[in-house]
This record gives sequence, structure tokens and C-alpha cells, in this order.
Amino acid sequence: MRPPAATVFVVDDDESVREALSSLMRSVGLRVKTFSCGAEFTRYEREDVPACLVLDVRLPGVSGLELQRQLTEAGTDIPIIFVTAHGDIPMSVRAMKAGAMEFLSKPFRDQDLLDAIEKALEHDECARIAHAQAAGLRARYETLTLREREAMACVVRGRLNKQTADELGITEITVKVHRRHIMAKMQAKSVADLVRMAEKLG
Amino acid sequence: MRPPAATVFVVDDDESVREALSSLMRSVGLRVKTFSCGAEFTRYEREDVPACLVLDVRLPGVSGLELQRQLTEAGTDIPIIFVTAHGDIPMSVRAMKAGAMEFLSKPFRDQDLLDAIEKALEHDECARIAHAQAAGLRARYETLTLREREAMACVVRGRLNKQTADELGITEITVKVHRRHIMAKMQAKSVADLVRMAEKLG
DNA sequence: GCCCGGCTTATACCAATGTATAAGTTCGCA
DNA sequence: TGCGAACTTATACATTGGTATAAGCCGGGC
Repeated sequence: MRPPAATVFVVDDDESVREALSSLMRSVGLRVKTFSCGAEFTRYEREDVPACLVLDVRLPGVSGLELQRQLTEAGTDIPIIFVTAHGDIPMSVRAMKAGAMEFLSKPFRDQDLLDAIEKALEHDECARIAHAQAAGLRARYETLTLREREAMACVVRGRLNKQTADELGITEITVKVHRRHIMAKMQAKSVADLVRMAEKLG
Repeated sequence: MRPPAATVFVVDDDESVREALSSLMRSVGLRVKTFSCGAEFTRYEREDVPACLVLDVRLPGVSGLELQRQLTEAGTDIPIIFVTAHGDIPMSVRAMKAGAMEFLSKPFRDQDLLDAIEKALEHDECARIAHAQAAGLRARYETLTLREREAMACVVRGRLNKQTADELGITEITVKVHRRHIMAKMQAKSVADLVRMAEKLG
């Protein structure tokens, strides 16, 4: 089950290739958006939907591998499928090490690309769900005041209230107040919950 | 700092290659053990020290990629560096997707191999440390009785003792006894500790 | 038959945590 | 100057958790 608005981005400097790939993908019901160079893709403001990137290695201006590096750098973890006519082993190894999902040499079978896209979109969907949960968690954490964060750190380290009070130089009563605020703001139903949240926050 | 007994395993059917690689590695102080086919390596009983595997893709009998699959299957997660004279892109991509650390085409520069080995050994050392910790944790968990495990599951889910008692159909007093045993056997100094342990146990 | 480990319960007490309510201080910003 | 947020403390009480000590039940193995 593909999510409704899943989109495939294609970056290739050869217009005929772009059209061929677009046609192939549209034939199986995928939404496609094409770009002729890396900069054009970088500028484009993407919707927040599952997506993947079909990327030629050899491009005018920024190379495919360099674009991959830039995206990683920027924290844009869109799954990348490389396609290239002039690839070699070191290039493919570098791309895979940098986290590419697939590396296909032209000519490749249509089905190989479609399979890779299917897998990449599923992967991205999972990653988005995980990312959204992490973002929600972080957002809740951001609502904590400085002191509450310090108290939370003590709690998840298993400190007793009196020990926490000592560390923070306050009374146990104040620690209890902080604790209540922490549990409420983080929407944690138990200390166990809070510990798991803290683990995910890193 | 390389650990003292780190060992590099080489599987290649060409004796001259084995000797050349051995010589290269020994020249930088690495311990080496060579094999002429996959089965020979599989049979060999390795010491429990940091290691990596330099593996030719084309081998008599079991291929390098197949050996990689077998090792993964068996839970042997030794880092693998592929070397091959007759490689192609799909082969390298498959190897990397299956978790290979590196894929080098012959001829390659000696330093490239040595760099890859260095990285693989470091990786294996980290993995071994993590694995040892996980094993210790699991060993402690194994000492828990059935009932204690059930109680632990409740505790890490944030249940109150009375709720746990309800779920297990016992009194709160008994739950407290179980809890004490759990904390002692797991060597957890706090509930927070225990939750983290449970997370690692999966 | 007896011992042991696992499982259970009990009493009594102390420590820790949570809740409710109220209020003081400090500091920046309107 | 006054308001609000953050931080602080307090009292009083209820609930929960932890410790110490003791002991009953049951099933498997020596």
C-alpha cells in the first residue's frame, strides 16, 4: 500500500532520460518531479510526504555524490537511488557507504528501478513516522524549563528526590514540584516512560 | 591503538595472493591467517579476539558473497572487506547492501586495504565490547525465574505494585519480594537502570 | 522421606513519592 | 510600575515502595 502522495524526484541532466523515467514511474501510478541539476533540486521546496530521489551520478555542476553529501550534511535523509551510465566500483561503493539505497548501472531493467523505488518509499515512510515521533518528543522536551530539564536528568539517572535536591541545591519539596511538571509536560505516565523518552532524546 | 591479538583472516584461492597479502599485513604488525576456500574458513575455530575478513569474491566452491550470507545467517558478524579482480557494480552493491565494510577492485593500493583493515578492526572491537555487555546483561536476565521475568515486565511498563499483583494474580507483598530479587539479580541500582536494561534486552 | 528452589504470604516499620493548597522571590518585559 | 513566568518553599496527608524477619506450600531430585 503506497501512501497517496508519495513522490519520486529525478535529477538527471538528460531530458530524454528524465522523460523516459517519468513515463515509467507514472505508468505505475507514481507522482514524479524532475530536475536537470542538483542546485535545482536543492532549491525546490518539497512537500512533507514520503519521497525518494533517483539521482544520476554525473551531473553538470554539483555531482550526484556531492549532492548526496550535501543532503546528508543538511540532515535531509531522503533515500537515494543512484543511476549512472558511466559508473565504476569505487563510485558505487562510495555511494553505498554514504547511505544510498541502490546503485543501478544503465541500462538497467525497469523493474529493478521500480523495485528499488518501492523499497525506498517504504523506507522513507517508516523513517518519517519515526522522525515525527521523535520531533513530538523533542517538542515536549523543549517546553521544559532549564531547571526542569536538570531535574529530569537526575530522575532518569535513578536519583532519589533528596539526592536530586542536593545536586541542584534546592529542597526536596521543590524537586517534587519540578517532577510533577516534567511528567505532565512530557506526557509520561510513569518514570519508566520518562526513562524511555530520555533514551530516545539521546 | 590496535588490540594485541587482533587478527586478519584472508580467504583467497590464489596462493601468491595469499602470500602477498600476508606479507603486506605482517609488515605493519598484523596477525594473519589465510584460507584457500570458504569451507576452510567456516571450519576454523576462531579465537575470541578482534578480527576482520579479507575475502575474494570469486572462490572455488562457496563464493565470497555466499560465504558472507552464510556468516550473517549464522550470526557471525565479522567485518568483511571484499577484494576481487573480476568485480562489477551489481556485485559490489550487493556486497555493500549485505553489510560489507569495503569492496576493493584489484589492483588496489596497499594503503587502501590497510586503511580498510584498520577501520574494520576498530569496528569489530567496538562491536565485541557492545556484544559482551549485551551478553552479560542477558546472562543476568537468564538467572531470573519465570515469575520474576513477568514481574520485571510489569515494572518496566510502569505498573504500580498493586497493578502488577493484580495482573499476576498475587498479593502486593509477593510482588515486592520479586522486585527485590529482580533488582539484585540484574544488578540494577534503580528502576531507571532496569528500564534501560529491558530496552537493551529488546 | 527429606531437602531445596521457586513461589507465596504475612507483620511491622520506615523511606520515598505524590497530591492539594498556598504563597514568597526574582527577573524581564510591557 | 505592574504582570507573568520561573523558581522556590511550606504544611499536611495519602499512597506507594523498600526492608527485615518469618514462614507455609509444592514439586522435583537425592
